[in-house]
Amino acid sequence: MVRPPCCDKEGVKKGPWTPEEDITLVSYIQEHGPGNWRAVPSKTGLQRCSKSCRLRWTNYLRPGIKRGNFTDQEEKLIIHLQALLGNRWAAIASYLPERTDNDIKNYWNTHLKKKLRQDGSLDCLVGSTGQRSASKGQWEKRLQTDINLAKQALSEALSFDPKSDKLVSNTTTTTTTSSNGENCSRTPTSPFFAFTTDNISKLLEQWNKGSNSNSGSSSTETESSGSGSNSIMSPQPIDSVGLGLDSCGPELSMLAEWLLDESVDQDQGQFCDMSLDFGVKF
DNA sequence: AAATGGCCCAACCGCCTCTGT
DNA sequence: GACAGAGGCGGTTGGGCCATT
Repeated sequence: MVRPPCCDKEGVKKGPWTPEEDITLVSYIQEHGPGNWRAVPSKTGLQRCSKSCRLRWTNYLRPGIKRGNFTDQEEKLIIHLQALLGNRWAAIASYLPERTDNDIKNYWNTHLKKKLRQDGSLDCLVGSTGQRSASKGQWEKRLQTDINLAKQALSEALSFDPKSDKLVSNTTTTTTTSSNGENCSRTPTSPFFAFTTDNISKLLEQWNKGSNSNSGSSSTETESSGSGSNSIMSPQPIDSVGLGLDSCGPELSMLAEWLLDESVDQDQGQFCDMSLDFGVKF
């Protein structure tokens, strides 16, 4: 039953991705859509294993990823969901479409764990395998329904439209404005790869800053200003995938709203009741 | 200004689940 | 139903960055 690691082959590169690799991967996915990761290394010529490609896409290059500080609301949501779901980061991430499971996991491990431990509430939140709440059935149903909705929306948002030869996001109904005005502007018509372009432009800039003391590299600016990525991707403001599940605006999912209605401070006891050891299957 | 320690995050590893044959 | 391969997930780690001494 012991299978050799998929990245065992010789010639498979490891370590940080270069901007060139990013561009190659993004270009391929823009053309073929995400999926069939097995074929990606051979089709693109990338010296990476399929897993590495998928991870790079989902955790970094995927459009709509918000980086930087977590808002209070996001933080609360994560704390609530962690109490409900345990360390199911992917499930938690489905409520924060702009955040990756890896980001949430990192944020939990580096910030929230510490914070909650200081508050003295971590033991309650994490350690409990205790009693189940009487209302378990009720919230579990809501949770299940909402997770399904979130997943459906996400898969629709990432669906590939062969006619337009583009990845399609259903942003048409999304006009969310941020409650705090931070990183939450919505541009429903912005291209799907805008964020990626922005990312890569920044990457290129940084990379060249670090390495171009010898090269005259005016090409850097040309590329980062969009002519290189041009028709595929244009340097537009960051947009989310438009799920209507905005983590920092008013359009939270039903469950998110429901969760955030509760005060974290108030409901530690409830957390204990609700936390963990439910066999919620998705 | 240099050394050191701690923090953060991208990426890897290995196991589990899902899907096709 | 059994098996194999691919994808997905969570835990962990290594290296770079930053603050402190």
